[in-house]
Amino acid sequence: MGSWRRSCYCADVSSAQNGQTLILMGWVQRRRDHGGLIFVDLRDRSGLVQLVFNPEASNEVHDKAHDIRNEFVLAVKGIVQKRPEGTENPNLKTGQVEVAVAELRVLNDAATLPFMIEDETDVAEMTRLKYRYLDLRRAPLQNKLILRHKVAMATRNYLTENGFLEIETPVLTKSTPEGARDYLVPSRVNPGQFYALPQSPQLFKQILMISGFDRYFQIVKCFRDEDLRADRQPEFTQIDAEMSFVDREDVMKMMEGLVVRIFREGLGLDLNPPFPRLTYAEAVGRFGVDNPDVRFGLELKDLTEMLKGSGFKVFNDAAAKGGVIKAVCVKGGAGFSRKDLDDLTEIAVSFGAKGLAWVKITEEGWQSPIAKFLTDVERQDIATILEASTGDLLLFAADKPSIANTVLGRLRLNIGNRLGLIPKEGFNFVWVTEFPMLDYDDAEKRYVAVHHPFTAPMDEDLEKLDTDTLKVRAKAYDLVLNGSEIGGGSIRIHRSDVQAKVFEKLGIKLEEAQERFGFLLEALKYGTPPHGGIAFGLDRIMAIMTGSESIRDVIAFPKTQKATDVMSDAPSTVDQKQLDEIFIRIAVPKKAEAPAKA
RNA sequence: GGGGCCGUAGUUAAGUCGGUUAUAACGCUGGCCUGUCAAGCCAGAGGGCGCGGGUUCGAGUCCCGUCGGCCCCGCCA
Repeated sequence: MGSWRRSCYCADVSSAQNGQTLILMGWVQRRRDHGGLIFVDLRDRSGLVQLVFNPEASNEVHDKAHDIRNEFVLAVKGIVQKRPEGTENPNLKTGQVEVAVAELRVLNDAATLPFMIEDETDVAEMTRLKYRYLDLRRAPLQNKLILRHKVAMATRNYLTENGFLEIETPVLTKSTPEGARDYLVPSRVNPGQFYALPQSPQLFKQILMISGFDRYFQIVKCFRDEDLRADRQPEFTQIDAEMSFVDREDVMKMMEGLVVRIFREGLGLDLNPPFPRLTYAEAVGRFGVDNPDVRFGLELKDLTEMLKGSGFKVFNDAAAKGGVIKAVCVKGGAGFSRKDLDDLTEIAVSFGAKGLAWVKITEEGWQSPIAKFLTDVERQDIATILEASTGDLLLFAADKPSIANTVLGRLRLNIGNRLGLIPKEGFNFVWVTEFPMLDYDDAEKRYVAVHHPFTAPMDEDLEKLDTDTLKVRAKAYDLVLNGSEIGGGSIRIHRSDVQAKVFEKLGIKLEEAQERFGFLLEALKYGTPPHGGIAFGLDRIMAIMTGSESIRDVIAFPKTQKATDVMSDAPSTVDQKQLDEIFIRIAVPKKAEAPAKA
């Protein structure tokens, strides 16, 4: 490009510069060769501007333009001119003008691309990921990453203005037994020992509170070696924050302010806090899940009291075993086909139900495999509670509460989608509070922390820790956006005796607690302020803000479902020498052995 | 660990009940063309059907296995 320096971005060219000579640089979006005139759309991250090569102006430049191909990198010097009347392009920001090229420098050529750089694409995601640098040339992806930057800046600005300090925490940390599977990193200097990549900076941010930093935040990578989903990557980014001398209300209020700021600076939208709240019990009771999508109805109703003595054995047995009988009413759902009902049954079974009882209320009465087990009075009562009328479909789940709620909660979402009940536009926030502190893991036969082991119990529930363990509620809160959990946090335990007690309830022996979390227990002794915080999943927030199906679309270099990077081909085998240095011997069973890469 | 969907030119897809030389569009190459912007018109090149095995006179089509992608259950404090 020699001494040339560009005057502005492509999309910044406007009629205000009419007659001026500009230098532009960018990629060739498309060449339209009329034999005489040649048009080239020049693209950079700002957008497009049309270049014109006219043989009457310069034969030499026009000849050079003939060899231009898609994605060549060009530098041009030319004069901004208004397009001739009738040739303006209203679809382009720069559509009123064009640049008549006087000098052309081809900075680089480009091989024929595996796919076109276009806003709309139906190229397989695998191909797009392999050539991620090309996929990232597409405006939709560029815009998503630009918005992500704006959100990060809004976060830094807001939290900084509110006295938070951005402090880095280690990436090579200590493995802890609770929670997700750790990514491990061998220590060459300490043979046979391993670091773990952080699942979150949880312990470090608490330690920073103990150190007196008072308010901390970080936009930070976290790592969890678990199976992937559309909204889960093995490495993901959290907006992580912690505050001292606060209770739940203080944290939630501060973070509502953050979310408001993010949406204002990111999308120009004004949210109106405070966001509505549901307790965990309400959320699960009415919506079946702890991340309720409250944008539509179809709420769950409890029929246990009413039907526990009914003539239907499935209902009776469930109730007798301490389970619940719940139902939803699908307005107008009586038109569902046999196949629809089979689909719904399949979903119910996949979430642990033994089957799905349904009733169609038709002009001819109750059409249902279970109708014959219910009396007229019972039918009347069910219809009243479910506010059901002719043309509706009723779906029942009778099981232990966790299964009945999950099944109906998932059916609710499926049906909401199926019937188009969920508004496509808009951002609906809800806090979910008062989570149970502990859950019982049947497989491991022990209590596990619902949030994490450092979450404080609610003061009034503290004494129930031994007597009514599962009833103890935590000072925890999740923020749910359009039915996705986008953040969660809690007030932490700040007393070492309470922390030790919780470890005990979790079945972590004193020695193990000392071994794994000893530094925290020790630190808690030396004057720990009451503190609490939250972490937001930045990727999930960005996916919802940009209307993306998967968080892969808001991550520059995401991984596939098998946790590989198809562009760089990570992970891969390493030299024996590298293994020797860290004292690692490979013992992969034959079947799981990595196949030779082609 | 399990369930579902999908692998055919560079890309996106079609390919019937197994049957000649595997189609199309876009892209690509060449030519024509001075107001296009998904430019247009004409001509052309390009794959042996993810991979391996099997059945068959014959397999892109059937069977078995395997690899990969996506969605989901489990898992993810």
